[in-house]
Amino acid sequence: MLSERQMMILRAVVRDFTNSGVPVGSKALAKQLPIHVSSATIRNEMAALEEQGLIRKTHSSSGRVPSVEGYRYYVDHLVKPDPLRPNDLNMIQSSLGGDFHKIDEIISQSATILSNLTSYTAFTLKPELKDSRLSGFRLVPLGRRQVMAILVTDSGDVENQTFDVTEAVTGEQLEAVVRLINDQLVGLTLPEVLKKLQTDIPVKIASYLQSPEGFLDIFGNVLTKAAQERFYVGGRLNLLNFSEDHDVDSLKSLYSLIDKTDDIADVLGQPRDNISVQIGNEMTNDALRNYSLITATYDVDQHGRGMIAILGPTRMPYSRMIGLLGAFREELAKKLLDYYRYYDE
Amino acid sequence: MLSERQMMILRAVVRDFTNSGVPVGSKALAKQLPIHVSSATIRNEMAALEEQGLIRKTHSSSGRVPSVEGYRYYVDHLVKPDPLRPNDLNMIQSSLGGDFHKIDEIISQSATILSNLTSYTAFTLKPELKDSRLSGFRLVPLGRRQVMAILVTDSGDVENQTFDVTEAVTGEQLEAVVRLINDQLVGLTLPEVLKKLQTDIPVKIASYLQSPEGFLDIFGNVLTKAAQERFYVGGRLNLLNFSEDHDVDSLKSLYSLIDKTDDIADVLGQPRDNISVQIGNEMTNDALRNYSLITATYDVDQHGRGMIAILGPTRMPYSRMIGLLGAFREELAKKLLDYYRYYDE
DNA sequence: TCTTAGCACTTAGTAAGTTTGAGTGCTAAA
DNA sequence: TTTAGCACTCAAACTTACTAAGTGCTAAGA
Repeated sequence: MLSERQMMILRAVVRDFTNSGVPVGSKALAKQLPIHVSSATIRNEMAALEEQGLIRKTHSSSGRVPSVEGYRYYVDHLVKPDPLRPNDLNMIQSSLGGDFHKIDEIISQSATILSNLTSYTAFTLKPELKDSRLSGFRLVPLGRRQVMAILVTDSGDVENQTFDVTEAVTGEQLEAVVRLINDQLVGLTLPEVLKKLQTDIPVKIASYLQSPEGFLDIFGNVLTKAAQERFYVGGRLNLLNFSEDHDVDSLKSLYSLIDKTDDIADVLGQPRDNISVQIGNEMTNDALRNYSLITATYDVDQHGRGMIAILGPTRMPYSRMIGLLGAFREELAKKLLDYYRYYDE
Repeated sequence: MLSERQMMILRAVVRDFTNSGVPVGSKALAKQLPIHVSSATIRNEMAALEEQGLIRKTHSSSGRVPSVEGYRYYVDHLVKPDPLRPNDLNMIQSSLGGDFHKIDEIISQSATILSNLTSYTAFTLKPELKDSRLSGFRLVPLGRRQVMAILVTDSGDVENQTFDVTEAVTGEQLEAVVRLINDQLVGLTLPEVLKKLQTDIPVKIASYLQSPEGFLDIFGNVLTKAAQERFYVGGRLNLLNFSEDHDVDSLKSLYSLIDKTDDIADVLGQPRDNISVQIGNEMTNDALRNYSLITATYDVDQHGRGMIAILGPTRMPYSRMIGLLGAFREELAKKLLDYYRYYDE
């Protein structure tokens, strides 16, 4: 249990260290704190905080820096989200104000905005697809050898892929497959479709075509691609700013993580309610050991829940970041609601 | 004019410095050169080379490093392409040996292979599109509000994009546009199509539809996208290895250059015959000042000419790189010929 | 005329020692 | 419980000295 004064000191240590990057000592604190006590008193309190593992020294006679546990306590008990700066709100609203024609454009733009506002690296994820439903499937022949498969969902997502077809297929065959899929599967959610694809459908399709596997694979491919939660990254290069020592290897492994990961959950963890902060080694992933990740969910009514996140150094102005994410997710939710409302009308 | 011996010394300086990264002195050279002269003699020759601006000292009593002009001379007169290592050939052939279904996959894979072989950053560009011809255009309605436009070229490239259509359009209208385009433009090269699009077509289409502009824009968009020379980059992260000092700003500007440039010509310069080396400040672009770029063209008969390139430090084993690019472009050309032959059959 | 031994000189890099300043913990008195 | 005072610690900055690798130049030899 911390006394009021200890909390005040811990808060000051975190704030100071965040601003300066330099371990903070008792004298500096004594000068700056609102209460009037001597540096010796502060030293005693600091010793108590160190005892509890909330701050630590970098060497035996140095000032103190917050430990991961200290940040944790700060974030859980002491931090108060900063109100959004008027400039930032303007910036958000004008960047999201444009006329977008795809959800993905909004989401990707959001990653850029967030990274610009924070000068960290931002991730955005659109509302979960697991509730969106298949609303159409097409196979379009393109010359003798290629077919394009197009899948549309009721949330307006379009996924497409071109395939080689080994033999000349007739238009009738294509139409038969398309009709089957549209008859049987439209209106179901994507996970339901994926499931049916492994059970009912192969049986049915066999009666339409001699070589059904090819076409099922095609459909399955596009479906999988559509069901994948893709995420957007903004400000990749900002990593170069805030990776304290330019350790090339760890930078590389971080970049590989970001670029080669299909499942964003590996990076961001499972979505939690509200706004959540993960600090340093609290994250399972080794490459993130020296960073902090703030994630926030946003809700777009019946259209599901999405996620935004910021990756920055452990020494991060948490109050500002939390305030920013809190405001941003509301603006984003509003914008998406507008978008859906217009398209569903 | 350089004497034989001066050439020998310049070559040795370049080779030594490339291997070690350390300025090379007269004694080391005297020991290693095939001729038997004293270090004093070498010193005299080196003074002559410095006089001509081919080598320079890093400080008044240091050994010598090649200047940009020195590298230039080396590359123009002294370098001999290394024969390919058997391992490298294996690696190339097995990586290109797979079954590819798109040209772009081959080209993109090539960038990866090249960057792996060199541990530098590689660029690849597919054979120029300006000779490829429009072979088909489709408009596929996807629900009430969206239409997908698909463009196919005779070289097997497929380009697509979805568009919002403001009002409900009838299938007949779409078909009319598609028929017009296919009737009038199929078989022309993409630049020809682009040109016609600005002259003949608007007149003709006016008689089909009341509001032609929308559809022409759509077609124009996809066409432009298809005509764009896109390039692939392999080994982006290798930049982190060979950027000597980790100057964050210059790294950032280099990455922005790579990622945000639409027109590769800004980076690689105009394609030159054969294999060409650009060294340090010979490049117009400031971000490349500390690097060297080796570009090579490759020809795929009537399918046009493509380009591959490697970006590395000025201190680069040019002989090996030139040998490698020379061999790679032949393997790539072969692979592409096979590919086209199969698809044109 | 070219080559070379020899020598005085320059410089970056390394290592070891010194100083400084910001910090600590502890003690004893208020 | 607070605080002044003091002895102590340590990183960082600065000095100093030394070494190793190089240079240019001169004068003698081939």
